[in-house]
Amino acid sequence: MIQFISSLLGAMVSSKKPTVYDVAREAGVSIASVSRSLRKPDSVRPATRELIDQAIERLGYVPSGSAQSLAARRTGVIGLFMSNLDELDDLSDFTLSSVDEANVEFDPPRRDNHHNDSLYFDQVLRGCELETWRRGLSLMVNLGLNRNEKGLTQLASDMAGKVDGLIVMARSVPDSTLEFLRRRVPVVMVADAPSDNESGYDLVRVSNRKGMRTLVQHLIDRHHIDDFAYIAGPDDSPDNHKRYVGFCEGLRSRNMNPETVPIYRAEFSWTIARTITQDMISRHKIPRALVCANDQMALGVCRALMDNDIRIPQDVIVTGFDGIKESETNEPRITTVRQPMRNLGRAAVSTMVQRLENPDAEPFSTELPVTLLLRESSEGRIPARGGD
Amino acid sequence: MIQFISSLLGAMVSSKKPTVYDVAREAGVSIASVSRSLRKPDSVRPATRELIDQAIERLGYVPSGSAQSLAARRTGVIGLFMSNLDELDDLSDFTLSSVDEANVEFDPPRRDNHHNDSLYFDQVLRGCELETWRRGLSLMVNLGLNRNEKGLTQLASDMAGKVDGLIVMARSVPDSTLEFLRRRVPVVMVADAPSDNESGYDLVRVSNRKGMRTLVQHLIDRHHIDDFAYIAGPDDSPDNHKRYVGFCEGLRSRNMNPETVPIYRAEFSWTIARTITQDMISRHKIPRALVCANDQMALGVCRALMDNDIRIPQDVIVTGFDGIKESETNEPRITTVRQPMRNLGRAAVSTMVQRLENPDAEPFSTELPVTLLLRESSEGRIPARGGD
DNA sequence: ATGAAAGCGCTAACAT
DNA sequence: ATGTTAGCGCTTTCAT
Repeated sequence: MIQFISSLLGAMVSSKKPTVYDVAREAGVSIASVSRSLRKPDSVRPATRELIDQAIERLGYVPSGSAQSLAARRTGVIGLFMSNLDELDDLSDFTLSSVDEANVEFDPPRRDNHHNDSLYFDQVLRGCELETWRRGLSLMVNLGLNRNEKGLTQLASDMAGKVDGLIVMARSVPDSTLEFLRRRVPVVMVADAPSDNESGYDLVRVSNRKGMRTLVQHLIDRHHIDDFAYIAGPDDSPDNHKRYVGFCEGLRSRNMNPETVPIYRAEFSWTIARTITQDMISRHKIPRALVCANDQMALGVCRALMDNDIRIPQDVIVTGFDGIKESETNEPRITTVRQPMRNLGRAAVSTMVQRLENPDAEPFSTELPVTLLLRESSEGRIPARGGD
Repeated sequence: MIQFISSLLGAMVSSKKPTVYDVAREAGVSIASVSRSLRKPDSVRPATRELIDQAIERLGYVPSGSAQSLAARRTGVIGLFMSNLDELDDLSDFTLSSVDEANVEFDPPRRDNHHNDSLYFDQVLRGCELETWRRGLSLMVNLGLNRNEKGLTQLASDMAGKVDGLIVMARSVPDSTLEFLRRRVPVVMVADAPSDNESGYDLVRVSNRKGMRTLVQHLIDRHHIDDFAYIAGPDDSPDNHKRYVGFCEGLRSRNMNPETVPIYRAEFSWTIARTITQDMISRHKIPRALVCANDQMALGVCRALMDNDIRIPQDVIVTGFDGIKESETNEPRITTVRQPMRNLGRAAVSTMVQRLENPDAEPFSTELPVTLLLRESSEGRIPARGGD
């Protein structure tokens, strides 16, 4: 009892963290037994284990991750790297401060606030976290807030030293950096690999192409549309490109000629899409269906149409792509193709785990199915369901 | 040259990762010089550094984080722990699969989909990431998807072994676990500490109280409101409580008696708030201003009012709290108190860094100012500004 | 079932 | 300025 108290005090007073040695001494066993008791409890006699557990409890022992990783040659940590585009602000030095009153300000309406891929990242992150947790691993994130390439590379290799594998969001890191990282840890790409196809990277993505194809086929088969226009995103976006390919496939599969469909470029931008649509209206060039390469643009299109009292979908059908929140809160709600972003994350981690277990396997490549969500912007009124 | 090629091949063929020893040999120096060259480049002669850098480049050397951490007794990693409430679903085993077509489904409107604190978490996370990056640290996240206490504790101490300090979201971990963790690593609490006040935890929070007080004062001073009702959240929420305290303070500061203001409990729920409001309307008990303890409830209130053709704010003023996205997209937009969630994260990291640098300092406690956003639900029409 | 001992890859005195 | 060496706290043979 005396011993108990003194050791307890000792542990609490000394700011030093207890180690296996301390536990071993306290329990009267060797460090090997302590280690074993933790790793494979069945390999020690129950009585011994009991002794050890008590010592651990008494000392408040927590194993050192670094030491474990070093000895076991694995960290149990997976790195997630995604660059975040809209962080160009407030990199100022942050100082802690307090004021007594709340700030007050008038908050006038804005209309240019239509960029939001943070939700995309957020969902992928959550998926990674979920799967990582299910498998007893940890997740280290890096939103890649850095700008210059040199810094990014530094950052990335820093991380590479701390994890068993790196999950990298497409185009958040220069290809050269990827090639470098890859020499040290397995890399799983999300959404896209360098040079678009197999450079031997493990890859998890979503079928942009099939999604758009299915959408177009639906429009033709159910709504007998034969008068399309396509609102495209930026030329350098692989997603944009694949969606367009899917669009063409859909048309061709129904014996229609993609060449005859006008394409407008709106750079994934709400504002541009709106302007373009306004322009179409002025010039009486409005088609029966406006297929947009993403939701933001579809929302901009809707705005322009509604401002001109053009009815959706009675006069014009509008469709988007991605399934962002706003596509659901908009009036009317936008028919769109939902990407399983959460599952993208889960799949990425799963892939990484497989890779880790099987370092020499052929490159893994997974394509997750998307879901076409039929909503009012194409179908008209849909009866509600669900609580309320 | 021959040597160059052979060593390059050697490095690429052997799947083993190069270590300091390899670099030292390759560069013809000692491991100490390698280490120095990396840590404090000025402490080695430029020529030597050059030699080493080349060797590193050739070998594709990346330092082992585990070894560094073990030797240096610090990991350079900060842990972020926040439990995520709405993850009760899809914990199923995730299997990689592919299908050829996109799924298609009708997506009927829902109205019960008004919970969303994930944005809250998301912003705090981003703040942490930002600050953590600025300081050259890494961030390990744990969304605490686990449910049972035992598992949570296990999870948490796992993490504790891998980080220099732990940032914990209020109430995402049982108090007992906190006390345990604390014995091993510094803990910074976000939003609230156990037993509400100083148990000696470092603390970063937001001034709920002042925010609500300022809001009420504004309503009285500018809109001459003397007929309030208060829609409260759950009794066990510290935030809810503090907001109510602020509400009372605001009234008293203008010589009004909080006792005379009816309180309705709506559990932070959109649906309940709406029902309650509907009820008020039926019974002709509608006050001049409805102050809600959060935005969700304010949105529910708005719905009920509008369904009954009651004008906002001409007939009834409605206010929320938090500044969630929906408060801005709603029609009318909701006057609310915005919490600086992003800065909460930054402040948490800053606090942690200070703590790490100064282990024996008194507990740090920071209260971040909030901002009262005046919008249409209280002010009526506000001229727009900004692009479009 | 348990213990002894040899690393794991690095940092940080301490020498030189 | 550079090299030598002793750990850091654990895992993992290899004995016993």
